[in-house]
Amino acid sequence: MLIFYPFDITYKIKNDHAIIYLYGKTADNSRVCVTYTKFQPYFYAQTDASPIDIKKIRVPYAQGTAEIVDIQQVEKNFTGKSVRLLKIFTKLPQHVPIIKKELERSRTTCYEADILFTRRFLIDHRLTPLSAVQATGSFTNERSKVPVFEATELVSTETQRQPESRILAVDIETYNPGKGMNMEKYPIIMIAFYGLENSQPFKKVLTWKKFPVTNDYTEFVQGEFEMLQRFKEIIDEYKPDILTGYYSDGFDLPYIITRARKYQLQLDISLDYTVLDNDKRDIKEIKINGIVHLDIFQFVKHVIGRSLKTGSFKLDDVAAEILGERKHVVDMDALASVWDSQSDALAAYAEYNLQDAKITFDLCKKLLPNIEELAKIIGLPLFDVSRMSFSRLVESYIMTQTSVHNELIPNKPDDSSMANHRAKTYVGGFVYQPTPGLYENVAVFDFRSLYPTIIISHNISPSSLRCGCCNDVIAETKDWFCKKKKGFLPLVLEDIVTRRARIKELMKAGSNLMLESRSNALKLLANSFYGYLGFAPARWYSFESAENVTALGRQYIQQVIAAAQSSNFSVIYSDTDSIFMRLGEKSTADARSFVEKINATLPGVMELDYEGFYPAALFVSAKASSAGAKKKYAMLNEHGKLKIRGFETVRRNWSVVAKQMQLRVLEIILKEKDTKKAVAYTKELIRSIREHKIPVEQMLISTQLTRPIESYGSIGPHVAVARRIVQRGTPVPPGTIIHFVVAEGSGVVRDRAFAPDELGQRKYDADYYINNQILPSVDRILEVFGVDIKNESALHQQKSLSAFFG
DNA sequence: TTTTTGCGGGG
DNA sequence: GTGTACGCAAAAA
Repeated sequence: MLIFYPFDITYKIKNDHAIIYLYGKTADNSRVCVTYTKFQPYFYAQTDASPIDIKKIRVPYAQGTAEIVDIQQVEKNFTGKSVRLLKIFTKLPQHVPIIKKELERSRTTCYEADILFTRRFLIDHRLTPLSAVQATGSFTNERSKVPVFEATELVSTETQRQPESRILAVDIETYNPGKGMNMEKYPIIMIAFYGLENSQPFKKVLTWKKFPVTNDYTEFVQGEFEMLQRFKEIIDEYKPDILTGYYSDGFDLPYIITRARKYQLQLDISLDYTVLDNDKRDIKEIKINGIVHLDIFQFVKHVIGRSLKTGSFKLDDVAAEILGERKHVVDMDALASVWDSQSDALAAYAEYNLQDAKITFDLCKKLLPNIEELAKIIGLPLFDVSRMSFSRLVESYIMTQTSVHNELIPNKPDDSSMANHRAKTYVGGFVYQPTPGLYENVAVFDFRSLYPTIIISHNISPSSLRCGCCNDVIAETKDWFCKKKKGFLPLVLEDIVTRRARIKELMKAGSNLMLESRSNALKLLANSFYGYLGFAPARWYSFESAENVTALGRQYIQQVIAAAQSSNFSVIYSDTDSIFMRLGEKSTADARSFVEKINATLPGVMELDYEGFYPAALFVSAKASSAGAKKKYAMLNEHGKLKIRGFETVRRNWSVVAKQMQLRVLEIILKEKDTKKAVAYTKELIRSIREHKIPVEQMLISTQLTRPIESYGSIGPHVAVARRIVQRGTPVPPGTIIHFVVAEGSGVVRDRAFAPDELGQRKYDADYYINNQILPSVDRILEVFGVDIKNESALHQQKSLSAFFG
């Protein structure tokens, strides 16, 4: 008997039979491989044909003949109804699509024929990666880098202490003269590793030219071939559970594989000696049997990217935000020539290489708890969850729950259904447009998890839609959902919410990283549910469900608005799930009791939260309209902090002086409620700019080049500056941020834009900055108070601020 | 204007 | 591996 924690799974065909291979660790931290031979591939068919006739089907194909080994009759739930199906077992996994295609030639619909064999195994045996599994059986002498245990029985068991994973990060530097990459032509010149060995950092940089170093981690080898051999050895010796890289699916590992093939070097780092091979598809995923290859870039892009402030997923930007640590700065364009001249400067590149491996390691370590908890909840290996988008994570979770509820998994929509799904649109959240103005004593309410709670409380799902037993019609859509029998999807979502509530309770008693990560993973799944229903390629796509979720959302928010108004609160603004209202004569206690009153009327788990009280709030008008702008406001909370949404204060392509000024004007208005002071401040700043008293650093405007410099048709100021930088011999690749100042003179702006070091004795163009940076950043704010800052003569006509408080 | 292509990440 | 991203911006039609 053996208890182990699986983290990787694959299967192999031996003697015309599929064998499952589970790789994992035992509680005492040793690596093990557990095999299982008794799992048979299958799918479902809905057909009038007799099982006896079907069982005779034989389909020859390139590698043999596809055969059916057994057929069972089963019943499953499908969109609220019970359906009779044949469960068809085939000899090998690859026979499933072949037999399925044959059956579909004769009025037969097949289901679950595209569920991968290893996933099917995990779902059916209720085995969860990283959770303890008890195996009965014995060790064999199969050739492998870790002991192989052949199991006759596998049962998931009470989780003990999950062993910690050994992580090794890898990063390569390549010889790359000119532009573009060429893996076939140019060699790898350095490979860096970063790990942890007995709580000490494990550092190593391999390279094949000698240069003086002051560190002990650089190892010099004969040439690229020897370096690749050492790469293999180091991985075999370090014995990582997780091999991590940044874009290693698309760059580092394909590069290493391509170079190894050139030397006919067998890259057999897999625990079963399988030689690594390039993925030939568009979507590269490099799998190493027995070692989890985690490409951190994939997880960042698919899962946490949306919650990051940085729009760029470059290693430098992501590490800066998540770790507060950056890449080293070296001139990458010069690497090839430095390498050719064997310069001492190569030492700096070795340090750069190691730093990349280090921050990749740190990112992996930091994000691993989140990936592990997702893997445990969804029941898929780390390799898979780390590469999945939100919708696929939700879908995989729902798929694991089908076996609990005896539900049949719907097929993926075909191309034409998907096109139909995409073509249909429905109305989104309700927005109550604000009237521009400064408001005092504002209370903000919001619905806690509005869409998930609507789905649960109203039983929104395809199987409960327009049932035969109920008739509680949703006013706007004339649809209804069953009140008696809970649908499969709302049950699954309710379970997620309940599990998260339990974890929140545990966290009150004592929080830890695992509970936090688990709570985050469940929150992510719950919040993705509504989006999944309206996602065109979703198996459980349901236009009516998605449409009715937003319809009910609008209905509830409008009910709250109406109730607030009849209780003499005046509503200022509302967007989808939040309501902003002026207290007027009422107190915050009145606001809280209003929330209680509303909650007494809400069904199921729906709940309105009292989000907070704000002594002052400013709403400005939208461009070219007197109506208030959506999602653009500034508020002052009770602790004197500003909450700013939608203003330009954070945008890069505004000068520091304009951003600071906008922030200061908002502060004066919200904290001191003194429009005259704000106007005076603005005029004073304009005067300082006119007199060139503001340092030029504050005048820098930063714009990112999004394309190669040659490809720009219209030459903006940043392009003009970039062109001159190129002329001086420094390449300016796409993504470079160009800083420039607009100087005095005649002609178009682009002829007067200069990089800071080109500026010399030139002065910045005060009028340009006043008209294009200062005034646009404050005129919409001051306009609220009747101040036309663009027309100075109008400054005398300003109303007193008190006129704006009711 | 609509449709098609190509990029991101990596050196 | 019982499979074939995705969402957007720029270029082309």
